[in-house]
Amino acid sequence: MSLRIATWNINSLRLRLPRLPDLIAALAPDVLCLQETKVADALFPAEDLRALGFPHLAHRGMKGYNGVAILSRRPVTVLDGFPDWCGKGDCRHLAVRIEAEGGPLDLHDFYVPAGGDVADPEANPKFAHKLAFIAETRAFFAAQPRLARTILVGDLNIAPLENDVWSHRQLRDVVSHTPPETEGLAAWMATGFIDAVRQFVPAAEKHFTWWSYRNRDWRASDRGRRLDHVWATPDLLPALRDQITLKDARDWPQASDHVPVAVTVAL
DNA sequence: ATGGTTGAGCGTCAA
Repeated sequence: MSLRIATWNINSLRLRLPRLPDLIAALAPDVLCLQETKVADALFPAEDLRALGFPHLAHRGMKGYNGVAILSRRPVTVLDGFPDWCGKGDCRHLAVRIEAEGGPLDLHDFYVPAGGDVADPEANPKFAHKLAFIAETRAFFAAQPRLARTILVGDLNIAPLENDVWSHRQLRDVVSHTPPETEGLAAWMATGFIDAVRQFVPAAEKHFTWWSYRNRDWRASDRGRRLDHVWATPDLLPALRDQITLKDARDWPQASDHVPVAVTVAL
């Protein structure tokens, strides 16, 4: 049995709902993890999503900001017992267990704070929050017994490798690629995950999942960053089959500034 | 150094 897991910062679930058939046609995901749904749970468009072939839904949303959701073709149960990261109650994490051949698979969907514009935690509370968030997640996962059969996806808002940004030199002081962020993210990953997408795309190759809205021609300037990630526990390494980064989605009508990323796991 | 664009929801704030 193979499971295709996709992640997408949808930047408003209700506005981008008409794009989901395009995503499904292109990727045929079994599970779709969303970030920045920007919809309160009471207004979650569950019926529309069930009609698209995802009967099993989990979501954690709030009005206007943040919000994560997991859409699944297979049954899921929501996992609890996780911290309210940084004590803010701001709907940035959801975890589920998916029943699969050979045992369950645990799946985490994260939306890491963007961190604002100024890369100084003293001057910018949003950047301080971002660093605190990744320190907290890192400490939490480090304290877990060794995880297995676990996938972690999401908009982690950090481009960790030199070729995860269009210019390592020019972005060294820009939020998303500063040393405290890239080192913090690497330390979090090192608590028990490997970078699933980079198993298929060599680190020497540029690879992006996000292009700013503020470019006249995003494809021509290609000033992208790889902010969206799929991590897996090392036991799943032999089960990873492919990765798809759906760059064409950046040209969809009313595109998100992030494109979907999917990984297939043979379980 | 600055500005550029989008979304939520009607002020700006967040990204």
